[in-house]
Amino acid sequence: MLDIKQIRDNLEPIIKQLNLRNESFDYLRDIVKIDEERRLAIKEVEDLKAKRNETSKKIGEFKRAGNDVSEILQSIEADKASIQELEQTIRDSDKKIETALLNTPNIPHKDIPIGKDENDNKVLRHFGEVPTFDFDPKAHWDLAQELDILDFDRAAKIASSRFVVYKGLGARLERALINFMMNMHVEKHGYTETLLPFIVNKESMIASGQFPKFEDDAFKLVDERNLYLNPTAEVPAINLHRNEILKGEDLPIKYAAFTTAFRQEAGSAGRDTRGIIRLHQFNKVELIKFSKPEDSYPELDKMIEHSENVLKALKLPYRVIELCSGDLGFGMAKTYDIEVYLPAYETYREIGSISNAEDYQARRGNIKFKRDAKSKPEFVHTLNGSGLAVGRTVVAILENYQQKDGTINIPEVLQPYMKTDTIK
RNA sequence: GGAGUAGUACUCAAGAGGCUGAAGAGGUGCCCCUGCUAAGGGCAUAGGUCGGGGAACCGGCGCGAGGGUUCAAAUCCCUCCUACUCCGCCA
Repeated sequence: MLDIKQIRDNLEPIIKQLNLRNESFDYLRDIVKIDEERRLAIKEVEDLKAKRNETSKKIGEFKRAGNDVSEILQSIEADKASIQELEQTIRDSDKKIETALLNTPNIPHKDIPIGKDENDNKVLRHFGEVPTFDFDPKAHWDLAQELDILDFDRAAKIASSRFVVYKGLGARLERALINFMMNMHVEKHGYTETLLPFIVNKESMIASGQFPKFEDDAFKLVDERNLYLNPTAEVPAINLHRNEILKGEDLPIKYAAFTTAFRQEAGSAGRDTRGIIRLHQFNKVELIKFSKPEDSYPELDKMIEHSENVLKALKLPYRVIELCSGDLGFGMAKTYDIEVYLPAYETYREIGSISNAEDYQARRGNIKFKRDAKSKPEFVHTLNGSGLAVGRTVVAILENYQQKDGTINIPEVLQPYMKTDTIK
C-alpha cells in the first residue's frame, strides 16, 4: 500500500511514476481531496470529543458532590448527533481511500526500464552455453511419457486438467531438487528454514498484495473462514511478521520456504496446456527477506545471486532480465526474472522472479522495526525471490540433459540425492 | 464436533460505569549504600497510532478484535478471534 501522506505531498510525481505502468492513476487526485475533507472532519470530531470528555468528567464530580447535572447534560446534547454524523463521514472517507489504495500498485523504482510489456524488458546477462544436439531435442512431455515419469491422464482423473502425477525417478527428481535447493539456501546462503501453512487467510492475501485485485487467481476454500490455498510461499512468509515490530539488530531476517503453490491460472486458459510449465499445483522454494530500507537493494542483489547459484550448480543455461515498468508485478518496485533455456521451446522461459517490494507489503501488513529501543518504528522493506520453481527446473533438466536415446543425464550435484546418474 | 475457562502494559496480576491510561509485584534502566559480591534503599519505566502545530506541545483512540448502550465503558450487551482444560473423532 502506498502512504497517503506521501501521495498528499508528492501527488503529481507519484501519478507520473505510476502511470509508467501503462494504466491511469489520475484518480489519486480525487483521493487526496477526500483525504483533505477527512482530516477536517477528524479535527472537528476530535475537538467535540475533547469537550465531551471534559464535560463527562465534570458530571462525575457533580454527581459525587450530589449536585444537579441536568443543565450540563443539556449543554452537550447537540454534540452527540454531530459526533455520530462526523464519524460516519470519516468512516466513509476511510473506506474510499482504503479501497483506492489497496487497488493501487507499488511505485516503480525510478531506475527501471520504461516500457509497455515484456518485449521492453532488459536482458542483463547470460550464463551457460545453449546446448546443441545432433538430434531433434524432444519436449519434456514426450520425454516424460517415454520414461513413464509423468502422468497427465491419471492426474486429470484424480483432479482435473493442469495437474500432474510424478512417478518413479520423476517423483524422485522433484523431491531431490527441493532438498538440494533448500540445503543450498540454508547451508550456503544462511537462510532460516521454514515450513509454512499451505492455507492462508484473507488478511494474509491482502497484506502480501494478492488481494483485492487478484482474487480470481486464488483457490478459495468452501468454508466460512475466508481461507485460500497458498499461491506462493511469499504469502505465508511475508505474513510471519504481520503486525509486528522487529528489532533493528535482527535485520535482515532471511527465510527459505518450500511450499506447494496453487493457482487458478484464470487468465491463462489455452496457454502452455502441454507439460508441466503451467499447472494448478506446483512446488517452489522461495526466499524471503525483511530488511532495513537502506539495505534492501544490496540485499536484492544478493538474493538474485542466491537464485542464480541454483542454476549454476545444476549447469543450466539461463539469462537474467530486468522487468520494465509495464511488466512489473503489482506490489513490486523492482523485479528481476531468471529465465532458463528450454531446447524444445527454443527460447528462455521464466523459472524464477526476484523482487523488492520496498515498504509496500510492510505497510499493508503493518510490519515495522525499531533501530534501537528508543527510536520510532519504521516500515521494513520486504523482498522475495524464487529459489527456484521446482517443476520448471524439472522441465529444464529433462530438456537440457536429454540424450539421443531419450534418457536423461542427472546433473552431478543431484546424483547423491537421486542415487543414480541417469533416468532411463 | 460437544462442554467449560480465560485474554489488561516486557512478565505476572488487581479491577462491581465516573476519583483508572489503569493498583500491586516481578523484570529492566539510572542512582545511593556498603572494600568487592550478595542483600538493602531511592527514582524511572505504555507502547503504538491518528489529527493539529515550525517546534516545544496539545488533543483523539487504546485493557484480544469489531460493533452497540450511555453525558461517560477495562467494567454492561452483541459478533468474531485466540489460548487452555475435559469429552468425542482422527494422521
